[in-house]
Amino acid sequence: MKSIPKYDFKSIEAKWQRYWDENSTFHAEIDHSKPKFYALVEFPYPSAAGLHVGHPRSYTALDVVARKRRLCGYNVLYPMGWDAFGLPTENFAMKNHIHPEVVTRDNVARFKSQLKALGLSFDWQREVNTTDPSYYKWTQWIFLQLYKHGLAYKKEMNVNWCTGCKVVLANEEVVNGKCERCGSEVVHKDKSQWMLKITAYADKLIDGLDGLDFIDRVVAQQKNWIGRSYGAEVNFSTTAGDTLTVYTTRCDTLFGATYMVVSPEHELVKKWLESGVIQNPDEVTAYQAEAARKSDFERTELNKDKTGVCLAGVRGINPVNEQEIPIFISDYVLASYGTGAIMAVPAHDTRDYAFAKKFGLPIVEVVKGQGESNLDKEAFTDVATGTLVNSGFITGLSVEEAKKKMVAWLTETGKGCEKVNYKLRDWVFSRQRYWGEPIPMISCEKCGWQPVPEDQLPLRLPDITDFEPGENGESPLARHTEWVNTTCPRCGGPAKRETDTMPQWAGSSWYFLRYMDPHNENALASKEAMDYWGPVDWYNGGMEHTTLHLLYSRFWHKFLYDIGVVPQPEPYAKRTSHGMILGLNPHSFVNLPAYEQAAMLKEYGSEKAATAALVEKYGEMAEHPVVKMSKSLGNVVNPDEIVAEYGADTMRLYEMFIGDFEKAAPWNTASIRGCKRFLERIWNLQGIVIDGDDYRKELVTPFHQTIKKVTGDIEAMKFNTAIAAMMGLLNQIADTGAITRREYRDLLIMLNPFAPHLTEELFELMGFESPITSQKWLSWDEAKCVESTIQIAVQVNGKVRTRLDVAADISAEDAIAAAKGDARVAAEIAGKNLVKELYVKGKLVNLVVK
RNA sequence: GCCGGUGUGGCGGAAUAGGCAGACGCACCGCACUCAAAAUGCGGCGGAGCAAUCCAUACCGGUUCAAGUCCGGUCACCGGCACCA
Repeated sequence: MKSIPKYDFKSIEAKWQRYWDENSTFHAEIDHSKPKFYALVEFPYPSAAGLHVGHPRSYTALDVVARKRRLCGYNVLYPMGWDAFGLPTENFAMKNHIHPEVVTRDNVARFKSQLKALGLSFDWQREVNTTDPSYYKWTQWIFLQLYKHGLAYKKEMNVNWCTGCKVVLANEEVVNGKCERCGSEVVHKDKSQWMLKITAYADKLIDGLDGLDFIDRVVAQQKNWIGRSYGAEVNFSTTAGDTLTVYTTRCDTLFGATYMVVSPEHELVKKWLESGVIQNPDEVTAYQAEAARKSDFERTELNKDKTGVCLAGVRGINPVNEQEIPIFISDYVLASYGTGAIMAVPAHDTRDYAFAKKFGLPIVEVVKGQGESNLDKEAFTDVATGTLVNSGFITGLSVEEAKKKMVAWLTETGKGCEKVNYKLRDWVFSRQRYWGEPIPMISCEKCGWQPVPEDQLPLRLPDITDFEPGENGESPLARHTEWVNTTCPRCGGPAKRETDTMPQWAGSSWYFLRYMDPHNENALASKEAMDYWGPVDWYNGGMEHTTLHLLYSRFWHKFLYDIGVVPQPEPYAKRTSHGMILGLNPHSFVNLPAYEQAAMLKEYGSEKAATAALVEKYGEMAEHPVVKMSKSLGNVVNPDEIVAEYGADTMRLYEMFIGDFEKAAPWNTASIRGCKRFLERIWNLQGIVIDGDDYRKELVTPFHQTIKKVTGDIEAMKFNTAIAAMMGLLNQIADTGAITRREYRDLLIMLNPFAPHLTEELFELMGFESPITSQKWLSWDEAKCVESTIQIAVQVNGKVRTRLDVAADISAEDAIAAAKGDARVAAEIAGKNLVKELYVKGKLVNLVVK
């Protein structure tokens, strides 16, 4: 055995990273001679905290796929960039008096060097940054197209208002009714906001999912979020003369409607208050005021206890039986869904039931189930088994039939129609913040809102130094009158710029298009580039982006498709998702040092009591041994330290080996050592290399099997088992005490996507055709994946009694005969009645006796 | 409440399509090497039993020659939505 130098990952990794940079190894250009493969991972928000060990899980996974696909002959585009606008940067800038642009530049530099240290095969020549004016020029351009097509509009909106920061918050910035940042109460306030009409695309966004290769949970969550429901609108006339239209999915229960409810904000209520038909206006306006003051949290948290006020002096008239029924206002009916008004059927809706019980309203049964139901206790809501009763012309029908007949009747009589509704709301697109794309609109007193002419884009952020939000929740830009005051593009008169900026979701809604042609000054990307590279073949990202980023970007892309800007209707052909990397909770009992555990057991008697004490001290979190990493728990793992101590290849391998890729997994620094050992053993194989252009006889099957396994597992994202298979192969090779050059070469190619630096170095050291990046991926021969002799199990009544070595192609008869010939088996079945004998090819023989 | 998912050794996790449960790794134990330790190599490692063998994939039941896997029910945990009519 030759003596070989130590595995010096530091110099090896630096060397190859430099080589890839200098040779632009991963730069992709349009090449029609090869099939293209566009792999995409979510670009990070470059925070001040730097890279988290969670980031590389997704990046390494698609890096493995990208590297393998390149060896398979694909022209691979694997880009990276920065989603750099956003509140944290602005807050950091305010606190430390550094311009957000500078903060962003520093953070990007740090992230970039951290990513480069991991040897990810990104095409850095296509790097994009959402805060770059040459990038946000096109974000603004897309906004203008949306505006010109009637999909962007300004509207007085009920928004979240933080009473502490005195600023408007996005829904995602409100956590349990409190401001995410300062913890103050969040209330509702009317404010004029730019909106994007994503609801116009609700159907397209649902229906478009059908042809896509998205994992099921993403599809389910998107559909759920859009929340399409099929029902009917029913027009109730009122004693005040107006028509009150309601939306219902249960028009079959119309005969059971015993009252109506409208939201406190409903415009008919305003009208009736003004005209004086309401006889208890004080009570009604008091309720309205209280509802407006309530936060979302209060509204939903108290949902068990229904409140409301009956409108005295006005009654609704049920169109099927001309019965007069009372009308209430209550905040359990939302202004923003359906028509903001409902017909209440307490017998068959749990919320209506609760309300009716509280206000002593009649409960009329119109659907009867087959089993027992008790309307004294609860509403009967089962649509599958119900039959209509007490319901005039639909009595006796099933719920489904009754719905159909009722819709027909409503349509015929003009008293209603079929109607589809969505939970999805239009997208509030304004932020009263500095660090975002300025919304390119100008307000003229004479001409109204006018778009900034496209040739004036990008509309740059003015260079200011004070980023505090204004008194009235206005953007900091509003104070900069020299920027705000401008001229109307239409009449040339004095006008003012919009001072709100776009939300962070804007820049990330189209970045994958920019990667295709990142330096284009005349279009967001050239037609040629989009024709060739689009759509993204494989997009991996976190589940937390399913309903916002993923939906928003599909919306923009579908819009761009409809106006002929992009050539494909969907942006992403395939979407997968990785599980989060978690940390150990230092406050959980099982993670305490042994001596502390012992002390606690002594003090509290049992683990359960000890945990209860820990919960008392640290909060509910103490019950969970594995939690999200957080600064406050001190369990954040810094990737830089891991790379410094173990090397990038080990880090990559561990990230892929840690567990099922789609599931969350706890980081365990101790386990990394196994991956390091594996790479060191690969390195040390140098000492036992022998000549040979083939696999040795006993390794033919293991090699073919492993190549097949690794190839399939990479595509199926089963990285952990791909690595396990290679570890198993290495164990088999090591058992022989030698490795042929051919075996070594192929082992390195297989391992290259996971450990690119080490394998490149060894390829060069061994004098193979370096670099690996110019080699071909391995193929396997199905016939050689099976050994000529195999071991089968022999069962008697399903229990294994012995194992036999037989020829792989043994016939069923011969296998069974061999099994019976075995002395132990023969003894077991002697004197018994043989009922059945089975041979499962390559697996086992089962003899059933009685 | 609704939708989706998960439950397998001390731990992370394997187990095409119903066919030998626990691959691969961590931790741990023993041995070798060493003055010693680390590193490395070899062996062991679900539970009970001297053993043959029996028990074991959250729990209860079913289908089957055969169930971690399929069916019915229960429990627990995770993620999303949540007064959406």
